[in-house]
Amino acid sequence: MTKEYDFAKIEADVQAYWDEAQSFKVTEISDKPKFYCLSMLPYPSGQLHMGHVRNYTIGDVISRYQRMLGKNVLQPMGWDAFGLPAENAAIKHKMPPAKWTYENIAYMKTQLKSLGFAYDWSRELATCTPQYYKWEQWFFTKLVEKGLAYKKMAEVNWDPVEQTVLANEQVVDGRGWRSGALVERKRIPQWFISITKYAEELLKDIDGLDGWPEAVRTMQRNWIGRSEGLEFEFEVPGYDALAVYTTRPDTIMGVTFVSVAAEHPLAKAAAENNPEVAAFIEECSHVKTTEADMETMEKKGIALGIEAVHPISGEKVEIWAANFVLMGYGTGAVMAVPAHDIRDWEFANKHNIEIRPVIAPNGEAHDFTKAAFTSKEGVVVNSGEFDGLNFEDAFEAIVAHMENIGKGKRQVNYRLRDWGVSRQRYWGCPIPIVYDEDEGLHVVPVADLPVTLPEDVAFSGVNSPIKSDPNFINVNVPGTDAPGHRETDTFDTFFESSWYFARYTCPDNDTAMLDERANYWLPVDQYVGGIEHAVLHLLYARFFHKLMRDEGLIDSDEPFTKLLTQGMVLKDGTKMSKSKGNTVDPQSMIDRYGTDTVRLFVMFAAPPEQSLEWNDDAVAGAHRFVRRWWALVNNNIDNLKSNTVKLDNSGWAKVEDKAAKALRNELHTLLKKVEHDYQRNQFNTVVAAAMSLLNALEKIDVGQNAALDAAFCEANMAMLKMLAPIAPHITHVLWQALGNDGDVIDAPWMKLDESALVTDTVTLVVQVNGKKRDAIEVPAEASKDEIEEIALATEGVMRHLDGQAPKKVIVVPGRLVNIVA
RNA sequence: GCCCGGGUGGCGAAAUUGGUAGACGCAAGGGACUUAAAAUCCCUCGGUGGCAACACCGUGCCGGUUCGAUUCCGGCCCCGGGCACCA
Repeated sequence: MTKEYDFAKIEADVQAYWDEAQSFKVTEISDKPKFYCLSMLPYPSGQLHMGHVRNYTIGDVISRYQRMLGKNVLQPMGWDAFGLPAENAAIKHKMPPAKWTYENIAYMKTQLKSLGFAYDWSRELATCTPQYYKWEQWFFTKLVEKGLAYKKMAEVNWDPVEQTVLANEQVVDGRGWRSGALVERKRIPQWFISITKYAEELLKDIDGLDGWPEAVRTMQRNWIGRSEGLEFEFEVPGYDALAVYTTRPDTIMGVTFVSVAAEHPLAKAAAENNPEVAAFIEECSHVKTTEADMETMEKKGIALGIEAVHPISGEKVEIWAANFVLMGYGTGAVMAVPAHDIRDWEFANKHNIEIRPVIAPNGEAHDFTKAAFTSKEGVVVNSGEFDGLNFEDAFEAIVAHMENIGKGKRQVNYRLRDWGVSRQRYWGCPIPIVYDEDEGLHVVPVADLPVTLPEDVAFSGVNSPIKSDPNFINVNVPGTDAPGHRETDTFDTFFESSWYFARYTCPDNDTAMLDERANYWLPVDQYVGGIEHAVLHLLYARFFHKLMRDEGLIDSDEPFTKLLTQGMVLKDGTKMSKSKGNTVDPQSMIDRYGTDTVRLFVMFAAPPEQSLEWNDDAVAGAHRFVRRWWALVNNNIDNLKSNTVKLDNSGWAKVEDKAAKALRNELHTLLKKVEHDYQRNQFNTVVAAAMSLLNALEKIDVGQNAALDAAFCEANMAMLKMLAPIAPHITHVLWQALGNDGDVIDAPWMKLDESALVTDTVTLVVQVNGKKRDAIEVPAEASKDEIEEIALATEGVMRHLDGQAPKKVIVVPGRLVNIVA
């Protein structure tokens, strides 16, 4: 051990040691309980940013802590390597996306290694390799065979100048990113996965995810968007019956018109002999579809000149086409009840349609000329046999009635749409489908997988190279000599990230997607990543997990038992980002202060889920702490190494030395706190506790008495253990320097000595009417009466009681005395 | 509009979930060492009044429950995030 704290050498040496000893390689053969800790894999963009550093440090701290608790810990790392940025970079740097991607992976891997993360690198995977995506392709063919993947027409962004499809990210202000041309909506056939068939289970199982942040669970519930209602039909003389969906069947007798989406078949039918309707439909098709525009869009509509027959009253009501009705939700048509729906009310007012109240408010009377009454707190009126019912009863009665007369049925709807997975981009996993000459589709059999994406391509950024590559496209229809052609679309990159957590358990298997090792490790015990993945990635991964379960590949129902969403890294109050120019390069910080200091600061500055304000001065402060710690051990190295009084927790009971007892009391009080904080992932206060302990240890007069030296030694060892997960390099070196056996990564977590928490005397706060007036030191075993007596005699109490007898005295043992005057 | 989070010193934050508000750190001020600087170490540090002992105020605002409220309840005000013509 050197006098000087040479972090660069220490960290390089320790990392080399871990590499050599394969310290973090794990197998499934173990008598310890397993713990699978996973951080969201990075996109290989070129270099790590502070967000990565924070994310991966949190995961690493949890992993190392769990290992010290005696778990068989798997912590893998890999690369989410397909995606659009590689295509952009390829154009800019004039190199194939594959080359750019692999170079980035190589560099970023050295960065991750320099941060000392305890990864099992033998399980590293990159999603752009055929070894990985082969199984994704195979799994897709299974979904096709089960009818869970299907093809249908869907809209894409079309650049009319470049004659190419654009990803959403390539559309800037409604224009193509390169051409600047106004983007058109175009319908082409695309692949979808039936996530809606799993909507109910995905929703229900959220209830069981009690290791997840409430915010994420709520977002997923909202995204799935379940609603219960009635689907029923209006007869439309001269046309097919018109199906509508409503969540308010109790208001059915208040229907005074029906509205349909502009794309609805009935609107199109009406347009054939009504030029005004045709013009309206045309107008709607040009309206911008961004959410911001939708919000402010004026509610417009036109009467179709067609009437519908109310299924209960038989009354005729007009059918309107309206721009606020969505073809994609429910049936694309709604019953309109202006009295009890805000949009319908506005629309009715504008077009002079009757507003017919059928719910009477429970409270004060409602003025229907001013607004709709949308609350469910009321009773049904003007509705014949249903009058007098409350919401629930009316809902049930009317649904039952409609089912009895055969005109409707109870219906559950979801906001969730099936997952469109086709991308017309190059840098992605090829969809393993071959079309015959009649465009009949055939899945590629497993023997012919993977369908390999050519990597050595000339890439201009306009069209995907494989779309014009005869070597890729031309192939026989599987199992025949008949000519066919390949699907040239690739998968959405969310496809790869939806199952990587499972593949880490058996990345070397080249005969199956997963094997029995998956059931050993899954589900992931702790998942760590950004809140921005709260819905899409985390929902798709949950969905995929259930699909894999139903394919018999794994047993569990959910992939991630606990989820930690780390906060953003801020600088000057806003998110660190290249565009704002306020980034701090992790590498420069590591070079200047060392990895341990960077990790320590990142853990100390804020709790993991909160945003973290970067502060260069505070990093220097963390570094000061590390240096002081190094100096303390260094200055007392001989005493610490030669300390012969090795007492376990039970042996300490006999020690009488006051200073030793005081130090142990402080140490074990801190240990209790540290343990609690590690368990709830509050690492900032773990570091704070370690800083307090260092402050205390620096005041100890070492070498004066054996008992105190032993306590000092105990505290130093405890300090190494409590910070080993956070600052793994310095603790590794100091652990060895103090003559301990083995590595600190495998040192068992320290045992709390409850007896050290007990003191002979306790300090109690003395309050008068809840305000602190004095403090007393009493024997720990003092009775309430004794405490009361001592408290009443204190100067502070006498002064405030002013000779009066107290009305009441509350004694909280070990805490305080409150005297009510 | 609806749904989640949050509002505590000059700043990042603590408070073992109803019991001493501000631990730990940063910044700032003062001092020691030094020819000097850096580094290091020591002291002060929520506000107001006071030489001081001490007193009053103080966890977004207003009210309530309680011996006691940053913590629980009711009503507001801000900030961050998510969703949103979803019938």
